[in-house]
Amino acid sequence: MATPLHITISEKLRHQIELGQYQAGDRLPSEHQLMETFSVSRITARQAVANLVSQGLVIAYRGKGVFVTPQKKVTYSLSSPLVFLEQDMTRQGVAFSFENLAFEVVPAPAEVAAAMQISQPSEVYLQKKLLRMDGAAGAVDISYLMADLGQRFAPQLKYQMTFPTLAQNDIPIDRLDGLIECTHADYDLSGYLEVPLGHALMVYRYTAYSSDQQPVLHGATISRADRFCYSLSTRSSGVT
Amino acid sequence: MATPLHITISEKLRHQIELGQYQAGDRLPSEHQLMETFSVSRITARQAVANLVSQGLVIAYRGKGVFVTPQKKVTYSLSSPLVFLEQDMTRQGVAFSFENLAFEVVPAPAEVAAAMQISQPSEVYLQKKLLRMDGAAGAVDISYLMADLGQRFAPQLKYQMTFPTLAQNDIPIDRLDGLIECTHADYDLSGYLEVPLGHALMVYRYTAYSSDQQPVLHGATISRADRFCYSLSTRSSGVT
DNA sequence: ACTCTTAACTTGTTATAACAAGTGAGCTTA
DNA sequence: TAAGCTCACTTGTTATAACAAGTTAAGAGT
Repeated sequence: MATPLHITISEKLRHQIELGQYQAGDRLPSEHQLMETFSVSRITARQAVANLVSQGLVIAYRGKGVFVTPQKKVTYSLSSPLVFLEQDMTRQGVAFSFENLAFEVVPAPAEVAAAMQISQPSEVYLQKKLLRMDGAAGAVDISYLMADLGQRFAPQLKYQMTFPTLAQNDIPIDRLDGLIECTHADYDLSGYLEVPLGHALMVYRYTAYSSDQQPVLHGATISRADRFCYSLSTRSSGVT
Repeated sequence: MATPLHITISEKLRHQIELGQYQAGDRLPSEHQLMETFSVSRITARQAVANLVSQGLVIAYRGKGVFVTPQKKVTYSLSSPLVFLEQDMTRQGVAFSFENLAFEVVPAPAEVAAAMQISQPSEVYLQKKLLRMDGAAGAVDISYLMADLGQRFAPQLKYQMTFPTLAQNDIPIDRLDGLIECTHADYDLSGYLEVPLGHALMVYRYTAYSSDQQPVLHGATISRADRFCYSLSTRSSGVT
């Protein structure tokens, strides 16, 4: 099995929580019970629970157990085919924020490489974010980011994008806070894909320039939301 | 020892990083080296590194090692004795965001209980946040929050506070996104303390009311920033 | 009835051990 | 010289074990 056991277990638990099998305030099975249920060691069971804790789905109390945190459903309508999730939600009175769950370098999955039109095998950044709406864990966003991997470290910076295809006036916005820094980036919505289970997949390519007009990034980003707790409008929609 | 070993080790490493002993891009000692240096098992060494990873200070690459992420110094001036950090920074063109690192229930430390004027022993919420400025990990904020602990679970919501002591017009702002929900909260700056090493400690008390005018929280919050990467102005200053 | 103690159960910490998987330097081989 | 392989080193995963520390309920004692 390529995927670690603790991932498999935490995903099963996460699924059960989403199905309502465990509701807010309910106690999850104890580590000992998980050990027997999945026939794993306590370390693996602990790691599975830790995954859920880091995602804000549960809180662990020593001596008592692990309990499901309250989730919140947010109804939200999109203002444009492009998803300015944070701006739109804020404008509609929903407090939007996100937390970085993981940022790593991984080999590009086939579908990602195809969407990005890059040669396989190649490496991409993988960023997982926990989206919060009104403070409640709303969705886990998974973004693949193609970038120059010559420099080894994640540039924890910012960038501004403009959207020439959208309007007569380019719309500069701050996006993907904490990922890439540059003063300008050409934006091109190269594709939009639907994936199973109502998940949305958005692809866009861009070129980013540094402050001295040097192109520093020829890249593409593909985003997909895993756990939708907000409803999408009738127009075309992506995420993040 | 009350504090776990892995905390002690990760704090030492964090200190060394802040001193510049390990700079951006540098490789941290390997797990094996940490084992020998601190005479601990690999689990403890791993846990110490994991703490730093979750704080965004380092990134681990399998087969290569653990590397320090680039940090960013931000110069920032406060607009008022109260610290509307997010608003002020945003206004000055600094992208401000934070990530929740931990949210737990702990017994109130003596200084916290004293500042909050609550009877000891008592429990308080402890929230640790990673503050990001322009996406770079800027500071770790530690907040103690006194609240009604009858309900066991962290209410991951939002609230609005007004500041009657500040101006003729109450200033409603969204603060502590993701912590408490209510429509109104009386605010009272009950004290301001300086702590060693240039760290700021701010205490305030408030009463929060739910939408049906029921008081749901009689509490106090004490905040302290651990890692200052931004400079404070000459006026009195707190954080978060 | 009430208080205290105990026992069972929970998560947190730590140790030892082994294997898997990815990286990179150095050596071997063609 | 250049390609390929091997080996040492790295982090990731998993198992077994033990103790610490906090919670809760049952039971003993007053």
